[in-house]
Amino acid sequence: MQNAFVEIAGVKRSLHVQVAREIARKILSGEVAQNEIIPGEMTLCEQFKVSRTSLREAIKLLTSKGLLESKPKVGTRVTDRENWNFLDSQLLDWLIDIGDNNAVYRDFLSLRNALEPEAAALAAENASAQQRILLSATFQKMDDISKNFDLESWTEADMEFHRLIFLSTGNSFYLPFANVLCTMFKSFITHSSVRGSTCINEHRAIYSAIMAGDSVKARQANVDLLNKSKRRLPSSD
Amino acid sequence: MQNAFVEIAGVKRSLHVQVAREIARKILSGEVAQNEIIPGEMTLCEQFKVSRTSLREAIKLLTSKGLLESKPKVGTRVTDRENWNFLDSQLLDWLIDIGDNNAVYRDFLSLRNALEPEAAALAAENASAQQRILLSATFQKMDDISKNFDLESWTEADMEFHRLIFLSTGNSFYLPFANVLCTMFKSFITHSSVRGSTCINEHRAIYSAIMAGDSVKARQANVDLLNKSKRRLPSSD
DNA sequence: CCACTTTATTTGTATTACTATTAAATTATT
DNA sequence: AATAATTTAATAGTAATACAAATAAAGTGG
Repeated sequence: MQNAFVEIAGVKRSLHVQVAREIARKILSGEVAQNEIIPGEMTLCEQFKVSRTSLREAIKLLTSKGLLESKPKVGTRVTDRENWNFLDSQLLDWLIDIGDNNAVYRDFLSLRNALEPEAAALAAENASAQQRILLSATFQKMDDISKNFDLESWTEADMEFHRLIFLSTGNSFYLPFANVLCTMFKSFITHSSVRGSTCINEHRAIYSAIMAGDSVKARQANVDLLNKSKRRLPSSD
Repeated sequence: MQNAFVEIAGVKRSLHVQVAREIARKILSGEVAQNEIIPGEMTLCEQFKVSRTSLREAIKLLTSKGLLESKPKVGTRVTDRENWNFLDSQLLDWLIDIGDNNAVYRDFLSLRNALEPEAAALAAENASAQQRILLSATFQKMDDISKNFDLESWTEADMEFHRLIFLSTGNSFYLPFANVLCTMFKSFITHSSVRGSTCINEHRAIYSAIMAGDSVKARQANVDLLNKSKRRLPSSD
């Protein structure tokens, strides 16, 4: 009964996250400009009808993603776009919610082009026994699905496959991409803007090369995959 | 007078950041294991001698970097390493402070190998007029310094050069690397673990190719640079 | 006109109280 | 006795308020 208006304010999820999302949207969409000083804490508290505690937690969240910067007396300012952490999954979620996803997808594909071949090569050299087992299981699943196609389960397995490659590089700096990748793939699913083609043979080539510990071949196989899928995606939306 | 003990507690910078750093150190160093539940808020408040507000802000900060995860009744748990955002500058700072930087530097170089050639190629195609001017000025500075060498100013200019390339890609996902790069370079400076070689000709090749809008040549030039510097770094520390 | 001091504003920290969530223990029911 | 529903207790989440610290801007004195 008493939580009726909570649902009105948005999805019932924790308050400061709701507030953070709302502010993030305005920043990411450009509704509030870079370097602009946003209203003071008290003002925002009234505007969002939340306590200062919650508001501050929201601002702290955005600060840690590089969107805001607070200084006493001067206020809280929107930082330059250069400082925004576009590889943060939550931030990506917010960004995707806004709309102009074509640019996002294109940029992301470009990043995949740079990273995945190298990641595949590293995985071929460094994947642990445990990781090889997981990768095997996942590829097996892909192979099965490709014979009896279903878009959702395919995307799921596809995502897991590439995620595991990033996790198997043995390089900490590649780990964040695993999460970003998941976010993007989930977005692909909900916006269903992918064509239904599996590229199972290209995936098999990557898989085999990694298993064989052949980094050169793994890199090349991943390049081939991306080249093929490049012709598939861009016309989406 | 009254801020005497504040300085004892650490550098005087804001409280919740100090607390966050302390907790982060324990997590990153492995002193507290992954998936382990850290003590409850009240316990930590007493331990760090800070209010619950500050402690919560610290925890929120770490949560947003993927290090922690809180759930009611169960407590706050250290997440799997896969979720740690190694591309966050602050997190990197903490990581570097701990010690085993050889692995960090090696991994970072590997990432540069994957990203920079592609970034240079993109910059050749997409750099704005403004960005080309900045790049020109920076390269000019590098050229000057190379003739009258000084390690610190050269590292500074070198960093700015590569940073500008990332910023000029026109791809949002490359932006975070600009910051990570800065953090790493600053760490190089303070730990002075770089040899004093400028590679000015390799840099000139990159610069010229970008200015000429020749993405293929820019990519190759950056590969050449990395190949050369690869033989320089690894024996550091 | 400059250097210094005061003041006012805004974020930062602290304290306390209450709410919501949920894992686990308890009880009731089949 | 086993299972399902209920209660309980522990923990994070939210709120409200007060005070501290920092600092930009206004004011003051030399």
